[in-house]
Order: sequence, then C-alpha cells, then structure tokens
Amino acid sequence: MRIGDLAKATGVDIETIRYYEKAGLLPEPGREANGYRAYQQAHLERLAFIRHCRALDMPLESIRRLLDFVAHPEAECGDINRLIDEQLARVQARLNSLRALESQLAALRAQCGENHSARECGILHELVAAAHGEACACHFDAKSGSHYLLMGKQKNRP
Amino acid sequence: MRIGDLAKATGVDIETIRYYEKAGLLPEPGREANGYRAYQQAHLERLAFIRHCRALDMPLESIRRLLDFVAHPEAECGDINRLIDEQLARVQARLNSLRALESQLAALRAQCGENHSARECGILHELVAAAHGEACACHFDAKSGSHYLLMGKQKNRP
DNA sequence: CTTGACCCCGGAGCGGCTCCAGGGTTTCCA
DNA sequence: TGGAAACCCTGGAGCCGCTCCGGGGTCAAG
Repeated sequence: MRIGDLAKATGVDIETIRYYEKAGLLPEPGREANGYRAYQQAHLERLAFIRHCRALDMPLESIRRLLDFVAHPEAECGDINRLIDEQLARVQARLNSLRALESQLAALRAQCGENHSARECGILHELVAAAHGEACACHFDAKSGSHYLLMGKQKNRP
Repeated sequence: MRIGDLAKATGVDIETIRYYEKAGLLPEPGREANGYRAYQQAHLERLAFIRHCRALDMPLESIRRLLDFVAHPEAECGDINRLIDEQLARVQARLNSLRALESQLAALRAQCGENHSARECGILHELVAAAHGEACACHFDAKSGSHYLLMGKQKNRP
C-alpha cells in the first residue's frame, strides 16, 4: 500500500501521514525499490487509532503514551485512566468557557438589529464600553467619562 | 506610562503587548529619550478593547476589522453583525463537538474502574476496537478479526 | 560601584498541521 | 515512442497567538 492508498483508506491527508511519521507516532514503513513508502495493514490500524484519538481531541503526546501501553500491555493501566481523566477535564473546562462565551456573544448580537452606521451600532458601543469598564476596573486613573479608544491611523499593518 | 505599567494596568504580558504592536493592533507609541515606549490613556483603552475581544475568542483579524469600524464610524455596521454572527457560529460549532466529545470520553472512562494491567484495560480495548471499526468502515480489505495495531518498536521518537 | 529592576531587539519555539519548490517515477493514451 | 498527468520524494517555510531566550542598554537605590 502506498501513501496515497493509505490516505484514501483513512481519509487522512498525505502530508499529515508523513508528519505523524516524523513525530514518531507512525513507524517508518519499508520502501519500494523506487523509495516510495510501502505500508501494511498494521499501519492502517495504527493510523486509524491515532485519528480516533485525535477526534477525541487528545494531544499527540497523549496518543504517544497510549501507544506505549498498547506496546507494553503488562504495565498498569492507572496512567491510562489518568490520561483520560485529564482529557475529560480539559474538555469540560473548555466547554464551560465556551458556554459563557456563547451567551456573551448572543447578548452582544442582540444589541444591533438592522443596518445603520457603525457610529450607532449597539455592538460596537457595548464592546467599547465593556473594554472601558475593564480598563477602569483593573485599574488606572482614567479621566472619567470620555473614551480614548480612537487613535491615529495604523501604519504598521502587515 | 511605560510598557511595564501598561502591562500591570491591563494584566497583559509585556511580550504580548509588543506582539500586538508588531501585528498592527496597537499603534506604535512615542518613545522616551532612552528609547522606552511611552504609552497614553488611549493605548490602555485600546489594549483593553483588544483583550475584551480576545476574551470573546475572536481572532486578531476580526479585532482588526472591528477597530477599523471604530476608526470609521460612518461605515455601515452590517459587517459588524456578520462578524459577530460568524464568531457565534464558530463557538456553537465548537460547543457541539465538545459536547459529543465529553460524552464519548465519559463513556470511555467508565470502561475501566480500578488498576490492572493494560492488557485488560477496558479503555484501551475500546479505543483499539473503535479505531479498528473505523479502519474497516472507511474501508480497506482487512483480514477479519485480528488486530494489527501493535507494531515494532518506534525508533524515530524525538 | 555593584546589584537589581526595568527596558530594548531579533529570532526561535510551541502544536498540529498545511503548503511549497524542485525534483524523480510511473502510467496512460495518442 | 513521446509526452502529459498523476503520483511520489525531500527539506523547509508558514499559520495562529503568543511565550521565551540571549545579549545587550538604562537607571535608581544601597
């Protein structure tokens, strides 16, 4: 099986496959006489395993650790549990912050109904005011009331 | 106000402030005689605005666009709405996939209660089986039944 | 006169890819 | 038989949003 076949079979980009090899997740396959990579069934399974874990949003390092367990089945599996727990904790933390984000954005979006000029756009006002509030809170001796957000032209745009 | 003061006032790392300048989000401030950056109130407000938007997980490019609206308040604000809508859509998509992830991980975690050898760890079995299933589904002419995931030692570990 | 706190700059590194240039090989069709 | 298209190789750069590093300058206190 050549790299293109493996890519088609798993739906993984060719470059990504080579990247996993470089990263030490997928073992170097044999080569055909012309230097092309020659994969076997085991590579397909292994790649599918990696992608399944990635779909669970695990970092490559965790996957590496899991693959170590596959290679050493006599080891204790406590670390596997811990690994999954960590991953679960990461996901839940991200979920919480995204939920908060969603409601903030939804509230923001509700500030502006139809098209009008940016000057009177509720969203923009809200953002500027919120930022202003935070700047005062965090704190600095702001002259009260006025907003200083507007500055000269940006010259250093890339 | 020197960069350290601005950092303290906003809670933003010094390096990040310089990064925003390079990225064209924060205008280049004046300099003291010794070359130190000299910030004003406007910079503080602007930095707070940027951080507020970042807290809403907006990419820097979107923030740049928002700042353009602040600078050109006569423009139509339709694009602002679109920008927020896009951001909201991104967040919601991510929320959905994270919710799915969470239940998968929780189910996975339930496969393995106490410590035993990795060989009989339900989590590992589940992962291997799932990956195997996907490899067959997506599809390739797998010899049925056996798992080929286990391979020779990895040599190319970094 | 040294110590320490602050500041400057340019460049590298992170993760997880993705893309590119510049080359070689194979396969198909006229 | 020739040439185009499709595949493969390598090494290196680019993406985002920082973060860290080395090697230096500046300035006030003890």
